[in-house]
Order: sequence, then structure tokens, then C-alpha cells
Amino acid sequence: MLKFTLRQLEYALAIAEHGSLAKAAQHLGIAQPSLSASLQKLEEQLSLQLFIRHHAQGVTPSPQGLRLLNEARNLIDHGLDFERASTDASDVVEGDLTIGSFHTIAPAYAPKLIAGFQRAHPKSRLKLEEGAQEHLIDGLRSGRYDQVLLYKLDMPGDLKITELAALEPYVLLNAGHALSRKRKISLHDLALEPFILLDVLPSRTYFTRLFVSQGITPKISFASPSLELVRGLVGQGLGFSLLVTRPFGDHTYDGEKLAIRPISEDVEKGVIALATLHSLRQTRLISTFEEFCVSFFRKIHSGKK
Amino acid sequence: MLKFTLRQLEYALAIAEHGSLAKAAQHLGIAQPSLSASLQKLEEQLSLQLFIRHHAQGVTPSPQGLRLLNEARNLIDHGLDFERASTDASDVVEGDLTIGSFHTIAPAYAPKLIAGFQRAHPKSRLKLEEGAQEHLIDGLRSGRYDQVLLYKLDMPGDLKITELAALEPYVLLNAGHALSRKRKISLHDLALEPFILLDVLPSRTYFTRLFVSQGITPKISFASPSLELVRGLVGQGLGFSLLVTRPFGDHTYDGEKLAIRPISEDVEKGVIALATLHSLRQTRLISTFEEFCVSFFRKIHSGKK
DNA sequence: AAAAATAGATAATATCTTTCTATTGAGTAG
DNA sequence: CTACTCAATAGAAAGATATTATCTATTTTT
Repeated sequence: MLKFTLRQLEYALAIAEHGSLAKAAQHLGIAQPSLSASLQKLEEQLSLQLFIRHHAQGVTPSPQGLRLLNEARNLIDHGLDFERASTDASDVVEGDLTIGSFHTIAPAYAPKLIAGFQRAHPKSRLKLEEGAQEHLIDGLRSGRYDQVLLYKLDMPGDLKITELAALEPYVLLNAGHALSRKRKISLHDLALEPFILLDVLPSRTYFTRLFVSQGITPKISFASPSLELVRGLVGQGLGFSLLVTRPFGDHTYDGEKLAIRPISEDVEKGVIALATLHSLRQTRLISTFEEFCVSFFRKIHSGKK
Repeated sequence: MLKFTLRQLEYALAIAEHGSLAKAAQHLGIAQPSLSASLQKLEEQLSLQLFIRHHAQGVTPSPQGLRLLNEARNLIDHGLDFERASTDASDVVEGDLTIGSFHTIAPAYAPKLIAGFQRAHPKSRLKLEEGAQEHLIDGLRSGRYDQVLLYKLDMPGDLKITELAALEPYVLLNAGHALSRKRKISLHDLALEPFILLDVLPSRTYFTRLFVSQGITPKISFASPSLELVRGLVGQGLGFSLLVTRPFGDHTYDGEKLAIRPISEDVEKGVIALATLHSLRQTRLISTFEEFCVSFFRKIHSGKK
């Protein structure tokens, strides 16, 4: 346990600066005896005489005192830095922010989002990590992430959710598939087709739920956690898929052409949301980022619609 | 004025370390609610949430908290350094010591003294400055010097004096001077000779006092503040001098030979002393140096006698 | 599903620190 | 020698920090 307090050091520095307890006290806005007491206590705690008393002529630092006062000045400056850092962390749009993003959301939105935010708030430093839903939520709870970007599905109660966009799920087909000639595709038309499932939580439950809501049990032929692999399999004509995220372009990694068709039924949308902990107090940076995300998705959405 | 205290930071660090208020409190030897209060207050003062509370499962630092806690650790370490520096300054034979020395004493004793002390206490750093008596005493009072080496003459009451050596004054003559054939020289024999006075305080008053004590008024032919100039003038046969300090060798800078003779009368000796301020508390380093000086001069004296 | 255990927050109270005003005392300056 | 300056002391009031006992939310065990 440290013996002295920062306040004592501040007082001692003021005394050194003014060369007099009385003047220093006036300057500090406290009474002279308070300063006298504080100094005596500090000297006792450090068992070291910091000042030489000249009766009726103020005080001057002793040689040892002079050395210590230099150190003290450093320490106080360090403390001021600390304080600055703390207010920055709370009040200013400046500082570090660590965002977690769901795998399939990250590549589609995060780059523009981050670039835009950095441009608007140059003093902020954003860090992005991808992860599975579970990982993101645990990360919030353990303090790894300030905020996470995910699909609003099965949200635990301790998360504070801000909805950003409601995306229509769509049917993904090989461009040559018979159904691709239709403008819209009914889920009932897909009931007997082989379904290539994007197998990550919570997408998996979401897509199966879409079928279940129509009383259909789909025929799952493949299941992969990789979006690009799913697209590749569809591209090879091995079946159709249901997806929400829309990567730019309609070709697979291996060059096959794909067809994207809306679902004719009115189904539950895929809601992208920004989540924080309810129990975590918002800082200025956090709420600024949240507002930024909201307007960012509003713009994109209206443009895409 | 800084908003937080070092204690609060120490507490926060302990909480982070243990991941639990209860454990940290136990470790710190305080009650758990005290810690809870301390942390809440700190968070309020920094207006920033440092920890995420997990019911029944302790706490983890928030992302912002983590950043601040790192800074806090630095600050506390800095504080520990400071504390170490302060105890070193008071309790250990280590640290800086600034010594003032009277002009004519410095070159004769200081080099050996300093070298010997450094050898005995390698962690100490001695600094030496030369100066006139007045300068030295002012220097003590203003905190410029920890201790000064001077002649004990007209000592003000606020100095604490430690006598180191009582040196016999001697007569300095040109080697060819008629009086140099005597083994001892009486001050009365010098009454009519031209006196070349070492004109610095307090030497000046001391030497004139020697004559006055014998009822003699000397014939001062030259007065110079430089010891070597006085020796040079004596070497040129322009008169005699009285001195206390004995530089090694009996030649002047310009090669003339000198003769050194004791005074036959029983006169007041020149007392070399180490002085500090009464009002300045002794540190370990200071008293160690004092003891070292005492034994150093005792050795030299017995050897020279 | 109910009971026990864990862990932080709150309330009421006690103690220790800090600060205040008023006064004293040591030392300097005219 | 008297008046002035400035630090130290004494005692009272306010503020900060501690304590114990109790409460609430959540997890773990049975």
C-alpha cells in the first residue's frame, strides 16, 4: 500500500512553487494550517524532510526534497495523463472501440462501416473481429467486445439490441435451374428439391424455421458453415439454398453463374442488429458508433430497396 | 486537482487481478462493501464503467476498463518507484549528496575524501562545489548543499558544526629569506616585515586576529584572494604570509622555492569543520558522510603529525 | 423444481482524515 | 524594541472510508 497520496504531492509541489505555505495555501484555495498539516504528514510518511523552514521568510526545498519534488512532478503529470485518458474514454469520440461481427455479416458491411466511421471520427480506432454468434455474446460478457453485429435470433435477455436492418431471405439457385425462370419462388416448390444448408448458428435454425412455418420439412442434402462453399455447391447444381446475406455479384468462386429469387411467401425477415450489454454503461464513443450504424444501414437499405 | 486517489487505483487493480470484489477485499484486508463503494466512487469520478458485473460470478474488466487499468498499473508502479526513491533518500547510503567546500580546503582534502567515500559507498553520488564562506552558508540555508566543509570562524547559530581538524597556522617565506634560517618564527619578528595577506573571509579576519592577539599591527603589503598568487608573491621575495592550508610541495607555480616555518607563539588554530543546518533532519547518507569525514581527518592528522 | 451457495449492492453506523477558525510562537526588519 | 511575517498548534466541524448486517439476483446442487 502506498504511503502518500497524490493530493499531498500536489500540495508539496505548490509549496515549492510559491516558496511559502501561506501563499501556496491561498493559491490552492485551502487554509494555511491545512497545508502545514498535510506537509508534515507527508514528511513523516516519507520520513524525510522536504523543506527547510525559514522563520518569517517562507520555506525552501531541502536537497533531498528537491530531488523528490522532481519525481513528484513526474508522477503528478503521469496522473494528469491518466485522468485525461479516462475522460477521453468516456466523453470524447476518441479512443479504441472493439467490434465483433458475425461471420457472414462482416465481409458484406463491416469494411464500408469502419471506413466511414473512421472518416467521420478520425481520432477513434476501430478494431473488428469475426466470430460465431455464441462467441460474440460471450465476448460481450467477458469484456472482449464493446459491441457486436449479429443476426437478431434467440437473443439472451442481458443484451441491449438495436435493430439495423430487416433483410428478406432469398432463394439461391444455379442459373440453369428450372425454377430460376420464375420471378418469385414459393417455399412449397422447394420442398422436394435438395437443400444446401448454411450450417452456422443461428442461421441454421432460422432457415429451417422458415420451412417449418409453412409446414414443410426440407430435404437437406448438404450442410456447410462456409457461405462461399454453399454458393459453390449451388453453382454446381447440387441443389438450392436459402440465404439472407447478399455478397456482391452473382458468380461463385469457381465461376458458375447463380440466380437469386425472392420468396413468394411472407416470411420472417433476417434482422441485423447491433448488441451491447445492458449492464454496460454507454460511453460517448459507443453511442456514437451505434447512431452511425443506424444511419448507415438506413442509407444502404433505402438505396437497395 | 486530480479526481481519483492512488488507493482507488490500487483497489481497482486488485479487483481486476482477482476477478472478484470479495476475493480482492479479503486479499486487501478490507471488507467487501468497502471495495464495492470504492470502485463505484472511482467509476463515478472517472464517469466510466471499469468492470462488468456478473451476478454470482464475479466481475471482468470492460474494454475501456482494461485500457484504463493498464494505465493505472503504470501509474502505481511509478508511485512505488517514487516511494522507493524516498526511502532511499532517507534510510540508505545511496543517492545524491551535494557538498560545498571552502576554496582553500577543497583542493587539499576533497579529492581524497570524495574518492574514499565513493569507494566505501559505491551507490552514493557525491557532488562538490567550491565557494566562499558566505556562499556556503547561504547555500546550506537555501538547500543548495547538504553539508559544507569550511573553517570554523564566526559560525552563525543555525549551523550544526562538527570539528574535523585543528591545524596550526604557519609562516610562509621565500627560501632565501633571512628568517628562514630559524626553526620557529615569532609573530613579533614579523611585525615589521611586509605581510602578504590571503584576502578571503574568514581567513582574513583570522590572520589579522593572530597578530592582534599578540598586540601587533602587521604591515600588509599585498592582499589577494588567490592562495597560489600569495605563494607566488612570497616566492618572489615580496614579503611573508601566514597560512593554514598546506598544499603539497614547497615550490610556487613559477618554480621559486618556499620555506615553511611554525609560529613560536601559542596561537589560535585553524579549525576545519563540517557544517549542516540544525533545522535539517539528518538522513542516513548525511550522517554517514559526516562520520566518514571525522575518521578521514583523524587518520590524516595522526599520519601528518 | 426447490434449496443452498455465491457474489455484489445497499443501509446504518463508527472511525479516521481533512479542513476550518483562532491563537501561539519564533524570527526578521525598521 | 516594537511591529510584522509566517509557520505551528489546538479544537471543532465536515467529509471520506471503514465496518457489520441485510438484501437481491443468479448459479449450482439435490
